[in-house]
Amino acid sequence: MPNFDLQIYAVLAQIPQGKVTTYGDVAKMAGYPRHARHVGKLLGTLPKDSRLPWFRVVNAKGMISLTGSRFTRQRELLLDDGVEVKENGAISMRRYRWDGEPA
DNA sequence: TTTCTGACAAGAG
DNA sequence: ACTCTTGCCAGAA
Repeated sequence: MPNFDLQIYAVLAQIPQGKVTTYGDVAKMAGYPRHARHVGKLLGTLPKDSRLPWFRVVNAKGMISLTGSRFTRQRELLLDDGVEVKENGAISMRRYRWDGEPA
């Protein structure tokens, strides 16, 4: 298991409930800037029953990057999390962006 | 080894 | 605000 994978998981686990962050930021906070795409690929491999808050990660535009049923799932989870998500998957980063501070 | 592919991002029109 | 292009980098083919 590559070290950066573990770092990414570590960062992921710290995202507070009700907040979101971006692929790029997760990569940066994990100590591997410019690896945003890898973060997404890694999240895609997470087991369905994973306890990690993968759904709190969206793209730099503040949009859910998934499609179809996956999109719906992430949106539901975020709504349950207390995050306002428009029908098109848009989120107000100004309000929900995680600054990196622990919960 | 070269090429292609992403749950991406930043910059230029 | 929006579309397009270029840069990115680890895996898979």
